Amino acid sequence: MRYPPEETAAKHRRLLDVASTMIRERGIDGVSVHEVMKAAGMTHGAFYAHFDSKDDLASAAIQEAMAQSDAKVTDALADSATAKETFIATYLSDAHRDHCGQGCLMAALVAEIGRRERDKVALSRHIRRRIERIVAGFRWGNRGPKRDQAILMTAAMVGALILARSIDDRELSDEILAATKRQLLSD
Amino acid sequence: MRYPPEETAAKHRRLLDVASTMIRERGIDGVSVHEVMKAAGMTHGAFYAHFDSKDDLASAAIQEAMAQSDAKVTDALADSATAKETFIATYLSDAHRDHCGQGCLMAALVAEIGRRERDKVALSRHIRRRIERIVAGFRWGNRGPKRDQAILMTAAMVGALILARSIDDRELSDEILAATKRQLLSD
DNA sequence: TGTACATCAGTGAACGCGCGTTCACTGATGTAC
DNA sequence: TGTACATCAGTGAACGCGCGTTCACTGATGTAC
Repeated sequence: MRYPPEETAAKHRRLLDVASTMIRERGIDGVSVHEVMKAAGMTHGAFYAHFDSKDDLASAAIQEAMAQSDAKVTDALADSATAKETFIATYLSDAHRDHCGQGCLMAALVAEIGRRERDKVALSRHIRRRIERIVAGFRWGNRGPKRDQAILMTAAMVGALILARSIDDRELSDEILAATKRQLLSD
Repeated sequence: MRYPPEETAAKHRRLLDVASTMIRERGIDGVSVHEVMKAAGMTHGAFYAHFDSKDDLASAAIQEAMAQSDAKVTDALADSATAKETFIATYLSDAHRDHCGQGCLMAALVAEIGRRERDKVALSRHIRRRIERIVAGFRWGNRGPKRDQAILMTAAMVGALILARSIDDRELSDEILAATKRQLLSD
């Protein structure tokens, strides 16, 4: 059956959105085409009217998640006075730990993307750009080069979030987030 | 055909060793039973004489990798004078980035283990123990509580290594390792 | 404006492949007597 | 010490399931005249 173009476009966007969430939650291999279509309220056969392959969907969903992350950085940089504090606190919040489907792409999928030749380049660009924007947009102390500080901050945030997420011990998980926050903000 | 017990035990150890390497390199889902057996020089049918299931092998291989990591921490703590410096430099070295099959379990598999109910508890214990040993074994500056410093250091090391590994840009990858090293050592 | 036809997103059955797992079989090792 | 039998790691064919993908079909929308 044929559908109005807006409806088709809306379904396409919905698929991307659902996929980028599910993939961040369970990994690319952990999500089947069937599940994505079901979550979007369609049957699996229609999938190939929207994407060439599952691999295609994965790449598109990754792009989507990168764009979301970029937008969050833009928001954070807008209010330059409290920018860094808010950015760090939001990133290392309980909410971000507990809802990785909506969260940072790097924290959710670095390892898996690192094994995908197809998306490695885009990920590198994403990370480089993110570091550059953070260096330029935040205020830094005098503990070494700004860029070094920005890299440490990024590495620590990603590492702390990943560790906090994979731990089955609420207390330690909370402590990792809190301690990293305290250290990164103590300049 | 029946084999001498030592031979069987040696093959079992070899399977564990091969699996723990391959799994760290490609993820649990990224390695098939057939591939593990082939890499160990056997055919896939013999697998079930050694392990109950692929899941069992994965858990055993994870335990194995944790034991290796623990041993490395023990080595690092032995020479208390230069302990922290050497530990950080080794962890954030080119060699560790380029050979994740022999390297840190957390950096290679946190995300995937975090989704395995079966191994989450062991991973939590591993991380807690690691932090405690680092707090007690290394010298710390006066930038906040020792434990906070140890957690930041762990998060930054894991995060930096994971980022450096998944980046398709040697220069940026090197810089992430180097900058994190500089920052962690500048007390 | 009305009619005839092409288009194409969506459905659900079906296909093929890879993977985890099972199984009948082999034959050297270990054990019972 | 020698013989007969049980054991069990290993082989490779086979099974079953899930997954990515294809396909014949549907029917409302868009287009040509």
